[in-house]
Amino acid sequence: MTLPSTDRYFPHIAYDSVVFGFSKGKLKILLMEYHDTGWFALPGGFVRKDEDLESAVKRGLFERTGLKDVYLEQFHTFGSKERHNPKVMRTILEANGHVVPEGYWMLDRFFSIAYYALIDFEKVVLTPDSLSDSISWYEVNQLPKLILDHSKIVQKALETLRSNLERKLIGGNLLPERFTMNELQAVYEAILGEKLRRTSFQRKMLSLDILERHEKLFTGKSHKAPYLYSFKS
Amino acid sequence: MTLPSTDRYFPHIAYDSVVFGFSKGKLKILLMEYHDTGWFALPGGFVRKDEDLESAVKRGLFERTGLKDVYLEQFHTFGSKERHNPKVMRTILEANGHVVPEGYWMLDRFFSIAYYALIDFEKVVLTPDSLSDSISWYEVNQLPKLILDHSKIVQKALETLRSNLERKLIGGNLLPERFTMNELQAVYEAILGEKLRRTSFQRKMLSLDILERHEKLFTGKSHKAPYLYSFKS
DNA sequence: TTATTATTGTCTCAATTCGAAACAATAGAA
DNA sequence: TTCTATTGTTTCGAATTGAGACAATAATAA
Repeated sequence: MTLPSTDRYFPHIAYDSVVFGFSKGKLKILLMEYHDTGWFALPGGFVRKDEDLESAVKRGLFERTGLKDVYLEQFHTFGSKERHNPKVMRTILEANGHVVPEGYWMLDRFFSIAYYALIDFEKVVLTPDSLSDSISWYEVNQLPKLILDHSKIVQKALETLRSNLERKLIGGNLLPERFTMNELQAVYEAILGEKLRRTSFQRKMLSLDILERHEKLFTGKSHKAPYLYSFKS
Repeated sequence: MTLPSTDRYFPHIAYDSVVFGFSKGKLKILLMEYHDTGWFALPGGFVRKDEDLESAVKRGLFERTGLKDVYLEQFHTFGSKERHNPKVMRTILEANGHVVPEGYWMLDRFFSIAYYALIDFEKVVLTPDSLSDSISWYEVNQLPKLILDHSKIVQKALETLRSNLERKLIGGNLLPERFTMNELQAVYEAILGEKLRRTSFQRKMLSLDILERHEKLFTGKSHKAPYLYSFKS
């Protein structure tokens, strides 16, 4: 493996993705762990000189998760001086056996355009990139220490997701095609970080006229079976 | 005047500002008209290698308007391939008497980080940059044709401003320190593009407990004088 | 001085929404 | 058949909002 050269990618420009998933009642995001450093980071990458910014982000997302057609939203671009720390990138590259020349472009200061994605947890097939041991899920409120300003990026992603939740009805993107009202409520509660009233939530969702009701789901439990719903298309 | 060299600025990275002002009941933004081209564009600029992104935007805003401490919000980064059109920048530079070498950095593809600003119309002192004949106010719903994707940038700024208006109570930034309830309502109406109910608006604003009531404003008109208000600090 | 006019600030009443709880339905277990 | 746990629906009062009426008042006209 040789280091990528600057001919192919824009210098100073990167993206980071905060990929949200939902499982076992918890909101989670994807983190990568770099080889031999114990360091965690958001999945991200660079933009090729012949592609759109958004295409680059989608390409990276596909490489890590195997998913296309993902709910994706740009939420902020991080461009402060303090986020520049060439030692971090140098250490990561050297831990991978690279010889990093002085002035190598990946050590430069970067402006990172951050996106968040909402995906169906069950559908992903995770693949680490060449610099990482692993990519896996972490609960948003139990994250390990992250490199650079990545914790700040996650924080801002969460804030944006919360404030967009009501306005854009995006909660369903974290669930499979069909789901129960309880599961939908659990998604909302995990994102907002607070319990919601069951009856009010149900009434609200139904009155919005965005759900389609399907057959009941019989779980074998000894109580009334809930309906399955999907979002109207 | 010589062309700026790339040593000082980041290549491929620019910012654009949508500066909103309010006057005579209309919502307006600042546009610059380039020398000898008849072309209009948003005020923008480049980021110096030794400054924060936000500092660069504030510096540019100060140079054009004479204002510091402005309400400023980043809302989107534009990074599609289609926005790259080197002929436009070449023409602008050449119309200013520059000799533009092949491969000059300002002709490259740029990622533009867009901000909107809310300012007190009465406070600005406008100063065009060296490439422009003028910088002046244009009604948002009567804009001339803009270069590149600047119309799209304005559109997105307006959408963001609208959706932030209620959540962040930012309307007051377009008014002087003290204002009447009617003026505040006019700001809201101009931004939202719709008439609001006078009594509901007043009740809502007062119930939010964010306004301080001051002395009355006697305009000489033969009717009850309105109170002046300011935002609580 | 007194009526008039235009606009502002407040109040009223009905419609709607929302929180909180009760009630009814029901799938499986006892 | 009864019981338990959970779901879907309804009810009731509180809070919010839309629409309008009403009262207050600064300057002008009579």
